[in-house]
Amino acid sequence: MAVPAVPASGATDVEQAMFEFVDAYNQAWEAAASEHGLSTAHACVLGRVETRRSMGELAEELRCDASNITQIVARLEARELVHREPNPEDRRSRQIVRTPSGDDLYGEFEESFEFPRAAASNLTVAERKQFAALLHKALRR
Amino acid sequence: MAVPAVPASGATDVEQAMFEFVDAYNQAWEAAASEHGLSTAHACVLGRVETRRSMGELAEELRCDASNITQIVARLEARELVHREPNPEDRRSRQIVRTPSGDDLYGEFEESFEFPRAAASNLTVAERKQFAALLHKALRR
DNA sequence: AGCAGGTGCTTGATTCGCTCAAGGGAACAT
DNA sequence: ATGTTCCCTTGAGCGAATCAAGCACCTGCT
Repeated sequence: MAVPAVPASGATDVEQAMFEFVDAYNQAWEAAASEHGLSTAHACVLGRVETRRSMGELAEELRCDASNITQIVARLEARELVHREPNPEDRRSRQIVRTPSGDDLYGEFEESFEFPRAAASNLTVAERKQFAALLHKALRR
Repeated sequence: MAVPAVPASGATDVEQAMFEFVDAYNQAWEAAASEHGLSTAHACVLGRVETRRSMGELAEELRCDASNITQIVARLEARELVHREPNPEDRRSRQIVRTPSGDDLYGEFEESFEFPRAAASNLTVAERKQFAALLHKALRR
């Protein structure tokens, strides 16, 4: 159910454009993940463990329950994409790292997720700068 | 697991900015839905049935299996947010419509989904026009 | 040292979202 | 009317998510 929200009846042009852009981004991201046999959850986790991370850190960054991470990491580990190491400083904690084959798979995934590169390449250098500035400014609260 | 992709190591500024914007949009959308007791799937469907739609149309628009829609509509119907009517022109088909209380709930949801309005209001009128144009241009393929 | 309480993770139960396979009933084409 | 196609539903099964409970370990206090 990739489609977030149909734009409100009274939506302005910009709002409509934001929606379309976000939807396209989401769709492209999901498609790239599934092309590599990754669920969105797996791709999220795999992306974060490029540098060593604990379960708790993952749970916090991905805004979900720790037990959810346990489950996902277990599946990634079963596929040998990820490795769970003891933390010598705190024996309750586990450090998650990508295995070489996890690195490879994630690399391929990133490469096939062309959307951001393609979007940027549709713009001139000056426009890219502008676009980045506007994206940031729109976020400011 | 709202967080789509951590930006690639070699990501440029624009790409990073796109990611942040999309992430914020997604997060805001999910939060607004959950504030109103809606899952993302329910919010998607509820949003589309402002105008009468068949199950098949919903499945196509939301890019998922028809049986998934059956299930979701059943839950929405149990909450009386939606109503399933026979289609006089084709008795195999069902027409889905929001009930008045479905209209109310969706209205409140849309109101609480401030993100696009807030984003627009961070920009001047000229910037909004520019932003919309860039969003579109970035999507062109 | 010893205990109380907090932390980090796992397990189990449960729900929802999603897909696939199978099937029923209705439309349609010949 | 008969066979095919179409729309939807049902059932089975898995992944994702949450919550409640529990275990192992750390920390702070006395």
